[in-house]
Amino acid sequence: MRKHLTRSFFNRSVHEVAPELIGVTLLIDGVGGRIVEVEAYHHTDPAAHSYRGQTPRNGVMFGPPGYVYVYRSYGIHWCMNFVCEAKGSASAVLIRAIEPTEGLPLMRRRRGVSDARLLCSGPGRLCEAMRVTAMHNGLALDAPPFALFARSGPVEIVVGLRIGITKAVDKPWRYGEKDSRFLSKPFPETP
DNA sequence: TGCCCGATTAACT
DNA sequence: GTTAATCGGGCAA
Repeated sequence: MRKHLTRSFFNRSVHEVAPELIGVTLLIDGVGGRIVEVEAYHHTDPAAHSYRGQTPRNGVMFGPPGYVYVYRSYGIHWCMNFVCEAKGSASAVLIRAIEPTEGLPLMRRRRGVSDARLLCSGPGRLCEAMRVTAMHNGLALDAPPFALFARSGPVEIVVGLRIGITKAVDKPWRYGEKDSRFLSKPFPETP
């Protein structure tokens, strides 16, 4: 039987939690798969939404850990984060890619594509496939419709620079599963 | 009040 | 490789 993760899993440094999320299974209403790519955002980080203080949009980031922060990206897409660290530290992990394992027919229909590699490989794509919207903002991660399950075995993790940002671009706070075919972008070779 | 721009994606050339 | 789509947050005035 798979082991459920609880909110306490997130009550640690965002830089500790982020790599440990790789290989964790995330389901929403039974649909989803293994997390294979994330990025960490800390409140002292100029690229973080919380950097300039609390606003109506980022309010959930300033709440307790183990909750979901959803925001609209480019006025078009939704992006999903998991809040970390103690209440008020305003740090979160952006979920960037998932390897689909549960509910593929539903995700194909929602996304309008058949290639499994295009279902959840990107923060906007996975929210469309799992139907994440503003109504999920502020929900707890250890209660329905969410379910998180611990890794079932060891995972090889690679680290790199975050994608799509213009501030603090030098921080190596992107984490992924080595050689996964479901990353939003490959990690640069590390020979 | 107005203006700029973004933790993106898909469809172009 | 380049660009349109599309809109609310954040900041200047």
